[in-house]
Order: sequence, then structure tokens, then C-alpha cells
Amino acid sequence: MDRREEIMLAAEKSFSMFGYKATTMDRVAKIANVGKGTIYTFFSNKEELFHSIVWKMVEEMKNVSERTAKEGASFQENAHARIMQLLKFRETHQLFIKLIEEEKELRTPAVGDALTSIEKEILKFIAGKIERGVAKGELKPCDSELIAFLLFRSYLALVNDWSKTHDEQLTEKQITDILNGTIFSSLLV
Amino acid sequence: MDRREEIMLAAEKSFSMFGYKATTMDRVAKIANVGKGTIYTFFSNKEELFHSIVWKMVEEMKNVSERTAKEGASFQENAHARIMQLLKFRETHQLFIKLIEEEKELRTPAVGDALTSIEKEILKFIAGKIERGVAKGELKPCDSELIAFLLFRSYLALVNDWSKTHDEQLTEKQITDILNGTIFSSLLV
DNA sequence: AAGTGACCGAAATACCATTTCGGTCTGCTA
DNA sequence: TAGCAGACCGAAATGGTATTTCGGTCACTT
Repeated sequence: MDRREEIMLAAEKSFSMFGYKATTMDRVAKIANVGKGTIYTFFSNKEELFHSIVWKMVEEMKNVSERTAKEGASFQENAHARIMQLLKFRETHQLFIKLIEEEKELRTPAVGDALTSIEKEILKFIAGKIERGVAKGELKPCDSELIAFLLFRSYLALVNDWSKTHDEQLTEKQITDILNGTIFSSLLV
Repeated sequence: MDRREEIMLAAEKSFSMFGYKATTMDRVAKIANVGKGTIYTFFSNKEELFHSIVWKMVEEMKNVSERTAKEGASFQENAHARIMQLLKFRETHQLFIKLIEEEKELRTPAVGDALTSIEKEILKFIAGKIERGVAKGELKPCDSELIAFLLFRSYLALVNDWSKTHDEQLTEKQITDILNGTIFSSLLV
């Protein structure tokens, strides 16, 4: 395998296991079986390497989300499935988990920036779906960016935050019921 | 003025200016013109004193919010006015500002607990209004706690969080438009 | 030409001496 | 003698500094 790929794999492994701060360039080099200087042939610094890994993860996340959509299903059904998949990825994928944890405990700036740009990318992804829905005549014209924001934040609140102050998680039915009645119903043509 | 009141005023002043961690019992005693031991005659410890002050603030916040509601106005209008008032209080009231800041930077556990219980109280307040709306036949029956949660979180996201990733704040019109079309419209009879 | 790892200095960490502060308690004052 | 004050205590926080860590470079090897 080519050296760049080796380094990417090693970095992904290390960032996933130890987070940003605790992965050292020495460690990445060691895992990749490569001299430390070699890393700097392909990546100009630690942050750029990190960005490459994060970007790769975001692409994978979007692909996974995309794959959950079904051909004949309604807009809400697919939107719901896609967003739930995004949230599931978020709390399942090792690297993502580690980054959220590091942001909470360590406040590493590079990690904060990464999470911000990930959310931005997710919102762009959702907004794109909404625009396509509008173009296909399934949805009323609307401010796709604003709706994407409200929708994603609502999901985040209902799926992740509710259970922080209540004993049991909301069921998927409760979530679909409340959102179909509110945000989705206002979108549909 | 009685000594308990003096102490409360001194504590409120100090917590507002310096936050929880940086207000010392010595300082409170000094401001109140009272010996430190005297504080312990009225409050069993620093946390209890803090709770008293926070509780007083929450009561005031609810009162202020209550006062913005108009007699003849529709449910949405009053709900909107009340919640906007809550959010305004949140970013206007010295003590509240200080607590949010301290939670973000210092992570003082007592402050985190206080903010959690404040939010809980706000949600109870909103849920109560929804229940009254249902009882008066203005709103459809619904899970008031869940709706209160979604509504308040939506406001928080639109008013406070949107501007963190975008250049300009949302206008009040944009906010009412989007929420009247979604959450509120599903509530109304 | 491509790759390596010893090396550099800024920044983080660990360590410990010193200070701070919540809470107690004895003695003072009215 | 009841209510109040502030000196006092020890656990915890803080500050200063000796030491280590780590991102990035570069002279050397293959």
C-alpha cells in the first residue's frame, strides 16, 4: 500500500482511540511504520492531517445516510431515516464519539473547529435534500438553510438532549409523531 | 433592614459580579456588614445561600415574563412574547449572564446544577401555559411537557445559536414566521 | 531523490510550597 | 444570656519552577 494511505490509516486509528490532543506525530509514524519526517512529505502539519481524516469521516457519514433512503418513500420518511442515521453515526462511530468527548472535557480548539465544520456540512447536506424536494415539487418553497437548521436541532434535542433530563429516551414513534405534526407538515405541498 | 435580608442582598450582588466560585463567604459578610458566622445563622452553607438567590431570580423572571402577556391576545402572540421575554431576561440579567459564563468557562458543578434546575423550572412554566391553553379550548390536547421542550429549544436555537454560525441574527419576523407555520400551527384548535 | 530519526525550543506537565476559603467554635457585647 | 463576631482549622486551590513532551526541522543515510 502506498505510504500516504498507510499514514491516513494510522492517523485515523490513533485519532479514534486517543483523540486529537493525545495522538502524537511520533505515534502516527510508529503505527504507520514510517519515519516521522515522512508524514510531513504528505501533510504540512498535524492539523492538516486531522482535517483529512475528519473530512473522510464526513464523506462516509453522508454516504451511509444516503444509503438509508428508499426509492419510493415519501419525503418525510426518507428525511427521518437519513437524519436518524446521521445521529446514529454520530454516537456510534469511534472517531466521532472521541471528538465529542474531547470537545466536552478538553476543549481542544482544533476539535471544536472540526465539530463546527462537521455540523455546517451536515446542515448543507440536509438543506440540499430540502432544495431537491422543492425542485421536485414535493415541498413548498422555503428557506432551506433555516428549515434544515431547525429540523436538525429539533432532532438533536429530542434524540440526544431529552434523555439528559428525563429517565427514558423518547421512542422513535413519539419523535415522528411530533415532527410530522409540526415541521414536516408545514413543508409538504 | 433585617440581617437575613442584608445578607441576601449582599450575596446577590456578589454572585452577580463575581459568580459562584469567586464570591467568598468573607466577601458576602463584608458587603453585608455582618460577621461571617452570622451568615450561618440563616443559611446552612454556601450552596443553600446560592440556591436562595437563584430561586429569587427565577421567580422574578417568571413574573417579568408573565407581565408581557396581553389580555386579549392570541395564544401564539402571548406565548411568543413570554418566551422572548424569558430569553431576553436570560441575556440581560447580571446574575444569569454571570452563571452562563461561569458554566462555560469554569464548569463549576454548583452552577451547572443551578442552570439545569432553572431550565427545568422554565419548562414547567411553559408547560403550564400550554395546559391552560388546552383547558381553555384554545389548543388541541397534547403532551405539554414535550411540546414545551421542543418549543423552548427551538427558540433557544433560533435566537441564540443561529447567530453563532451566521453573520446576522434572525429577525423576530423570521422567527415568528417559521414557528407559526410549524409548531404553533399544529397546536391551535 | 526519498526517507529517517536525532535534535530543537516552545508549551505542557508534575511537583511542592504557599495561600485561600468554607465552615466551626469560643469568647465578647449589648 | 442570646445573638453575633472573627480567629482559627484543615482541605483544597493556587502559583512558581524544574522537568518532560511533542510538533516540526534538517542533516544525514540509503
